[in-house]
Amino acid sequence: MADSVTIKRRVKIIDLADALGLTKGTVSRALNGYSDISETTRIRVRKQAEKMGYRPLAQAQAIRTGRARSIGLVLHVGGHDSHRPFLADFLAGLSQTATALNWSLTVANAESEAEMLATMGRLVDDRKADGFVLPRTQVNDPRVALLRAAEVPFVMYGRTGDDTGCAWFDIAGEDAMASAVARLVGQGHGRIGFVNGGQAFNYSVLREAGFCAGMAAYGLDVDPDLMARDVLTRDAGATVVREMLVRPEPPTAIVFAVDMAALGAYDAAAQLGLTIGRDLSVISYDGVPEGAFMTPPLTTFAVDTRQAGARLAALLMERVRGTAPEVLRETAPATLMVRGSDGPPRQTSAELAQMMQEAALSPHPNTREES
Amino acid sequence: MADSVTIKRRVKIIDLADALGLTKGTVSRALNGYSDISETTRIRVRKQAEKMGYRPLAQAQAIRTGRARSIGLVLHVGGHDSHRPFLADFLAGLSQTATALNWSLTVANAESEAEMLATMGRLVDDRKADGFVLPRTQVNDPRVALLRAAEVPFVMYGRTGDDTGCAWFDIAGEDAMASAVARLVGQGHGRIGFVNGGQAFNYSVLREAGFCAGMAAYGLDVDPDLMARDVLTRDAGATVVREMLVRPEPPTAIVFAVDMAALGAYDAAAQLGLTIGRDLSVISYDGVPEGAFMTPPLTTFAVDTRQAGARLAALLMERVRGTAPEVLRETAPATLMVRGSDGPPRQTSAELAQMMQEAALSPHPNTREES
DNA sequence: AGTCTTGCCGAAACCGGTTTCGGAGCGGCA
DNA sequence: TGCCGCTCCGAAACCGGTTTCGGCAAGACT
Repeated sequence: MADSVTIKRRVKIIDLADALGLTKGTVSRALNGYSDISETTRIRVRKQAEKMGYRPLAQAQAIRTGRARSIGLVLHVGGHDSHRPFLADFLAGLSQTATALNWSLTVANAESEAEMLATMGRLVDDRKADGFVLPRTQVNDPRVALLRAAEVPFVMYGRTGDDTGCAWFDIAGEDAMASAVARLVGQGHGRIGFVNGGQAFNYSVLREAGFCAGMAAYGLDVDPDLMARDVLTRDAGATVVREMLVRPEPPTAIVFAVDMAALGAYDAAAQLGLTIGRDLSVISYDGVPEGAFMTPPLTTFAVDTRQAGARLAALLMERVRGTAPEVLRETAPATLMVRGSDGPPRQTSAELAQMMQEAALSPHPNTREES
Repeated sequence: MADSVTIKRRVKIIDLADALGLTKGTVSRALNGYSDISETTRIRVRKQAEKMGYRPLAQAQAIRTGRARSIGLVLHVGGHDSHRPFLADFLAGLSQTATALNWSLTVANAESEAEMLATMGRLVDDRKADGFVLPRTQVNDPRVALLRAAEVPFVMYGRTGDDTGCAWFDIAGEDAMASAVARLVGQGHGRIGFVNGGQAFNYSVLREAGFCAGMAAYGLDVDPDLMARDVLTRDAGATVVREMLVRPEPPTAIVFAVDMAALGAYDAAAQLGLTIGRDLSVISYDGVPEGAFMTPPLTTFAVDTRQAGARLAALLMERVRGTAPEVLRETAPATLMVRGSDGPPRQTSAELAQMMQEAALSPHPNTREES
């Protein structure tokens, strides 16, 4: 009773074998699905293992099998940090399903891309990772090339340019963008802008395609003047929106590929004396927590990052087990958080242009001070 | 050349032994500092190991020694999430120094406190972690009790109520709070409020003590009316600041223990028609990125989270190696980011009270709409 | 009835290290 | 010269599993 904590000794395979009157070799084969074990024995072994709470020591297995039952994740901290707020959820998802199957999650970091590849190499050399989850997939991802060449299993969070031999999980951002357009059109918008994220990342390609598809579905053509790219920060978003709004035919609505950029729309609107959700509708994507605190709160497509982590872990384990990458591909939809930043346009694009012109003559007092 | 990637076979201890004309047992003892190896041989072995790039396979060592050269981190995602923005940096710090010494970082997650303890138990049972880094130290931390009882090495990020047998790294938040007071007094403030974070966490105790010490150093007494606790969100911060400002003797400056709460001060100030940095000075603590984007930008004590992770990893490895916890205790200072949210008071507390009273009769139009 | 499969399991080698044990070689001492 | 003790290393067991190999018994086939 009192010392129940210290006494709990690990039950090892030999204990199991003794209890069953078998040899450890037989028990091992029974547990690992070898065909030279009778079904009767296999079941008997399984039950006893369950009963005695036997969990094979991953380390010991690893030295013979080469597989450590561990999923690897290498973070790139030096670079863009847009996914940081979701990291905890992502890790939780990964680790949760990994743990459930008695796998573990090993994380490392790298400053540069070259270092990342080296780090991944070391992890698999040292058998600390059987495969990798690759977040933030790029259009042309060097990690993919390396891992493919080295025949190390991996699963991408996001699709990439050349999918061959790749397993992935992704959120259907393109669908989200298309339905954002549909929603805006339904509200009566006709001039709709699009602010995209980093073009190096594959999600941008998809979201832009989705936006264009959505526009095409309603016979609207996309005006290059109302299209921006590589906008990743709040400040950059503000700048780009300001530029769009002072054009001859300003948009009454803007779709953003990235929430952080969408936050900038609030700054630009305030500066120009416009009200978000009335004068300018905004629909965005990501579901960052800050969006809910804006006035009005940001309408955005939220991503279940934890779920993504969970699925990625499951897919990677399958991949390591040998399942073909082609069947390990999934997408999940983003869910629209209907909030206050979109609605029927208070005025047409022409009226908005008129308003902007008048304001240009007598600037609105609420101008944000630049340092 | 072309196949240099695939050819790189791990050099194992037997390769080393063969090259040296020794047995693997001898080589192992030489490398691990056994006393029955001549100094000559030891050096010869070390050099050859270096030359051949020998790295022992942690897994193989673990099955005999019981130590896997892995540091464990269990995240509690269900609970408060104030440390999320820093998670990436924290992980980077941990993993970086771990990697440098050929250790690895294993992370897991838990929904509840009970599950966390169970998870840690499993990790050490399965030899996937030799010890743990404990973030978000509580005043009375159940993890400490468990790990102490189970004799599992651990290092806390933050101090705790009962330090005996504990190793820790911490930021000297108490010093930061004290010097915040000193700075404000130097600017001419006399009525200074304090908004603290979660009382369950030990940092709150320390920061409050630091604030009080700072006040005492200038002969100022702390008014319970200007003191709030358990304020962790922006909304809660706004509420609490509003309450303080409508008191008969409102503060001209407020020190915050947590940035997220300090952001609420901006909302409250806007609502009451006050200007942060002029009517109300604010100094806070954490260094969250959002602070830099406020108007005026938030003056705050920034924490080098990455450095914290790095030191914690180093301390834990020492601890696992057997070093006494008493000598594994470090603090580092937070660094003040001087920005725009503090300065000499535009008016006295009495004048401010007067202003509030007048405003109460004719509310400022800039009132934030509540949903 | 004799041989050939086939199913099923035990025995032993193996993975890459660590640790224990024993003994060879050498100098010191009586 | 003989014994003792010390230094230093080889041999072998060990850690907790997996995998190969070989053989026994029962049923299938001529």
